[in-house]
Amino acid sequence: MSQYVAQQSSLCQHCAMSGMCFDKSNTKIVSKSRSHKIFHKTDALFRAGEKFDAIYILRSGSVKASLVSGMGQEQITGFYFPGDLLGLDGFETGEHSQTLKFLETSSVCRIAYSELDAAMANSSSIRFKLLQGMSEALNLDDKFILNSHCMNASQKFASFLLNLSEKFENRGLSSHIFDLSMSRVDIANYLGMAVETVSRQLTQLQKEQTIDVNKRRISILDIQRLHDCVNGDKLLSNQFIAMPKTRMSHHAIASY
Amino acid sequence: MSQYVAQQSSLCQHCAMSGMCFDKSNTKIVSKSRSHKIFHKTDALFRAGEKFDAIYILRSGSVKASLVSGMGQEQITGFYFPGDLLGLDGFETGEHSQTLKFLETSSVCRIAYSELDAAMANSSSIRFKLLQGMSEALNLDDKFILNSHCMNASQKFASFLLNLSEKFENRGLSSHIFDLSMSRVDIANYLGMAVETVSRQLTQLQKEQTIDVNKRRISILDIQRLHDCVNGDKLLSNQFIAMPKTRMSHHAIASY
DNA sequence: CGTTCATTTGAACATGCTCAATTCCTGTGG
DNA sequence: CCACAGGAATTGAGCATGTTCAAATGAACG
Repeated sequence: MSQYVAQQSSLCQHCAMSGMCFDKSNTKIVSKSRSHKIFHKTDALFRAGEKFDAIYILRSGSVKASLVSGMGQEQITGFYFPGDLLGLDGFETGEHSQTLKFLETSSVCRIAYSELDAAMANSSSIRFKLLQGMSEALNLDDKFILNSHCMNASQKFASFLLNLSEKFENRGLSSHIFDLSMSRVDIANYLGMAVETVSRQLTQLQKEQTIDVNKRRISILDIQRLHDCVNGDKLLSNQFIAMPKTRMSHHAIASY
Repeated sequence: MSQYVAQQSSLCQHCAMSGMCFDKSNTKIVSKSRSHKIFHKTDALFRAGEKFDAIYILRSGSVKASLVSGMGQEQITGFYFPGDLLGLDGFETGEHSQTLKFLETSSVCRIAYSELDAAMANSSSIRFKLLQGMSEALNLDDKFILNSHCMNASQKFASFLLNLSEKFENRGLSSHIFDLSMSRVDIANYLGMAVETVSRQLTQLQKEQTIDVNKRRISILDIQRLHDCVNGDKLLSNQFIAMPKTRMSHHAIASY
């Protein structure tokens, strides 16, 4: 029996849907083999408008999800990492509304909708896991909207780095040294700012010795400083200072 | 039997989960009675941090959903209208992450999670409807992020009005005359701009005879004009004019 | 009525965008 | 291996949008 355990690849350890592949005791593979597939940088898992018939779990690598506006503007709505669920946008209309492009060589695990539906019929925990995954995606989006509206450029950028750091840590990777799989343009697009602004944030943080930047490799030197940035303490001591009447604006805090 | 049909209140006609209350033929109530409840303006359906044990369907009235940032900033993430699913944020952690406040006297239909789970176990169509509802919420958020990042103030505001108009139309109400149940401050917060900017957008559109504003009552006089605004044609004729190299920015178009 | 809150309006200023030019990589082919 | 081309990233300077601040007006409610 132990050889079956071995088949629970390390790639599966953070999978949201591991319950579909392993029984509760996690000692045995219970269901059909999943269909795994490798993709390369710039490949698309699917594009907006394509038929939806499966969800996917990212096993390795990274992906960006994007939308195009009526005017042809692309907007990146998220970056995804191993263990994340992909394709949840497709349930609404039966067509995907997003386009998912790989940022590096990656592998995904495909779960056909028919298979998913059958699993949901049988297992309350599978039902819950999927709802949980979708709820998480929803809450992430909402937090992102909050940040988009309440933060200025440096706050948003610091928040972005900390989010990445946390994601890597949760996946057992280094939280303070990591490579960005996305370009500066992608980051700018995602955060809703100009590329030039992203670049300036990087150089600024490097000058301050908060991070070290080498090409796409980021080393976080002072994580507390990043947290302070998020809170808007660009130049303040760590002492509490009475805030001005807090309006909704991005600039309320930055004006110090 | 016809008296049972009568119990399918007109409030239920747009309900996303109507499948839980009526069988396929829609001629007979099949399940336990739902628990309906009336709320008043400023009441909260639930607050961030409260235990999640049910989802809700708005039967009448309107609600705003909001999040609070670490710094106490409130961010409205959405407005909801009859037929909309509420409480989907709670699956992630078992606690609500949002706060839902009523904007006017409203009624909701409560579906306990246990009941929902049982219904999902039995019915593929219920499973699908719920996933569809969550997927729709997700896509809405993503489109909103796109708009937030790609549009300037007047585009965002015109888009907001058109979205409302469409929502009212889908619910059988007038698409060109309606009352805003939310304050200017709420609108500003939602759209990520200052109240003053919202006010200026309103007066601007009124001056142009695009809409008529009377307190919270909006009359859309020229809906095509609003669509044009969304597309950034603030001052242009309807002829196509070569756009400048389209960068991501809000101001790319507005600079005409 | 008078207090309070919501909304509007005006004027100045700041953040972050646009534009333009340069530097730095990467990969490709001679 | 080096030169070159094309893309990615950086840097500087001016400017526009939309915010901030201040004040006035209007509506609502006791």
